[in-house]
Amino acid sequence: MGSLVPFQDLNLCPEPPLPATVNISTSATPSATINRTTTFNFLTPKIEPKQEPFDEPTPTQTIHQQENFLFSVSNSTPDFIPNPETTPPANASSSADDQNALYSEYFRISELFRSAFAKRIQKYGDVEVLDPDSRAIVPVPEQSQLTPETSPTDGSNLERALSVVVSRKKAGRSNELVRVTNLGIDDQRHFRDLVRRTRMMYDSLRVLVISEEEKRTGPGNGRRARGDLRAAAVMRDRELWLNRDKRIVGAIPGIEIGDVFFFRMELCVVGLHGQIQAGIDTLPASQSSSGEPIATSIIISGGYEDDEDSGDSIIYTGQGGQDKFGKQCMHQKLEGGNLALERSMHYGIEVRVIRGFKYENRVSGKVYVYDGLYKILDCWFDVGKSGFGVYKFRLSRIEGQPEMGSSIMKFAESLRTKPLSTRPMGYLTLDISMKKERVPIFLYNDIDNDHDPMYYDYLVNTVFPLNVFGQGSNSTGCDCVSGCTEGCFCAMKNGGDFAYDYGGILLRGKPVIFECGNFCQCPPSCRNRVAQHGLRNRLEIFRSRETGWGVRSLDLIQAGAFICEYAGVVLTRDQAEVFKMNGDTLIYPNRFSERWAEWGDLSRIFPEYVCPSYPSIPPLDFAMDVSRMRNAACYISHSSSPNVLVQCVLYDHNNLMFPHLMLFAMENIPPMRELSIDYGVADEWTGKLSICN
DNA sequence: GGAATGTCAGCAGA
DNA sequence: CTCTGCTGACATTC
Repeated sequence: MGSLVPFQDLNLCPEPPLPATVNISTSATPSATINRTTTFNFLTPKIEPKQEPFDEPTPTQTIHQQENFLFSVSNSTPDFIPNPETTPPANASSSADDQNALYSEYFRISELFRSAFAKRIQKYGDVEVLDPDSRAIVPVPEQSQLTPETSPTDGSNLERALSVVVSRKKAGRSNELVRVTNLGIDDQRHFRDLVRRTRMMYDSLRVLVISEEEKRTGPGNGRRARGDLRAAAVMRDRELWLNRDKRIVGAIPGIEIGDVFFFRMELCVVGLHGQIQAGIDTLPASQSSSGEPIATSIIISGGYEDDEDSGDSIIYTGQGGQDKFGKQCMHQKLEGGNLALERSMHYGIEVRVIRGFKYENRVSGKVYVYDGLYKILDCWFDVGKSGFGVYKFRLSRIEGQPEMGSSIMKFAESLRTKPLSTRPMGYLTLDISMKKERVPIFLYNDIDNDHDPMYYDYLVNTVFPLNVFGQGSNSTGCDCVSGCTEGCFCAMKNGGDFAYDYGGILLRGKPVIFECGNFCQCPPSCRNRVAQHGLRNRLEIFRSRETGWGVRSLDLIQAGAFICEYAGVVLTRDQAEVFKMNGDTLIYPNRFSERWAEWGDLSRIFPEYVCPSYPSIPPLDFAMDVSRMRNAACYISHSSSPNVLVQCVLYDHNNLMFPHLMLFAMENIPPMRELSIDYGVADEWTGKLSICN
């Protein structure tokens, strides 16, 4: 049976619903309640008891044709499509004329649809209605069932926390179709922060699942747990997925064009795309008040041979008709996602486009980049490369959006390999570190004649006073000749667990991290040596109109990855007094906001979670002079919503008074996006502001 | 030896 | 309940 209801039964509202205004609390935690007013444009046509018939075309004629059309397209054995069992799929000339005739019929019917709906379609775009019960964010769930007296790192409890209640009541997705508009600056910051914290939690859980599994089986033994799936399941169980109570058309609050994701599940968790495998996300027909499915987002990731992607315009192949190996083996049908895209085209509803592609050294898996909103311009039935019928959709990127993330990534890739031919003007040097770092650091200015960073000596690591290294009394290390293992001496120094996973990703922020060092027997490849290896990502110091000098990466930086040290010459309190009188600019590390505490914060999963206080260090009581020697870090801009955190690390000495200040990514940072640190209290000595301006 | 292909467990949504 | 879907990790092959 056809997937569309006859058109006189469509529950489309004859008039837009009346506007109303309500305050919607979008605060994530009850303790920090901030009421915000957010406007939702409701796109779901409301069911009205009485339906006015359409004016044109005449109902009888249209219904008749529509039914024919639907039966012929959506039946399992459509009569206009050659049966692959009996008819050779390719070059089937005998049926080509039939197909052509049916295509024409399809277009003719489509045009009738279009004109019939035209008036009502126009109304959808600018309706402003607020629902008193609406919330853009799922409420904070009840406290979980965990017993509060045990520690989260206790094995059995952890297992329980990470397990998912099998008989859980599934909280389905909402059927309310809305478009979020009128977000003020505060709202944007709020949602951005919410998304960031949600993603941080997802990532922390994901690596926790994997590292727990490796603890049990040992590294490299057995198949690794699907941390991506488990983390999502745990969060879904606790209702921590975002945007489940709304089907959002258009942009998702808090998600920017160019944001990068490593897992399909992560897209579900933030509500960008709600299907874990399917490429077309829809409000299904059964939940739509018009009885028609509506598409809200698509993923284009090269899985269909008939796709043509040229960036701003896409020819997207519908779903279905493939065997389990991804080969087209039968004709596609106008149902499910395909019908939804066609309906979205009719209603002028834009779709989010996410591109998935293999990137760099990621062996398996892809990266997914949110590339913004597209309009569906056209839809037709075509014979694909394998000779089977496929639905094709022509999409065009809506104007006025920031540049596509995927094209920025391509641009950054060519900058890495051939910077001068990609961008002939503006480079002041192709390595400001003069080969002192493992990878070159570009200096780029296409704005003015400022060459300032050229005039400083490049400092790779912080310089400490000689007496910091002590007399060797603190020189203790492990005996792990083949690399550190669970429970070794250095693990115990860090409170029993290593701070990094096997890929060098920071698992959980701590007051200080003891990496293995000169006094350890382990090799340089030890998992407990990360920040000491220095820069890995190719950075670029660039001139910006907004922030003076800034820093960005040409590589994609994974959340939790080490970036670089905040280097300078350490001055004791007494020395700092003298330098200050000379008018030199100093960094006071104790003013950095303690963002490390947010990293790996699982208090919403483990109620008994407390911020790590061990290993503890005394308050930082030194200053750093960067007025003569510095590295890239001191060009990083300030932000109260930063993407980089400062983590204290010790490795070449054990003096707790003088740790290295190491910078780690707080989120996946796409190439060419500016790095930022929370420099803390804005006063006369606040970091970069006083240095570079 | 790196890219391509195969296999297998996995799970949410419809 | 069953089925489908532009996964992701790893083993194997080319």
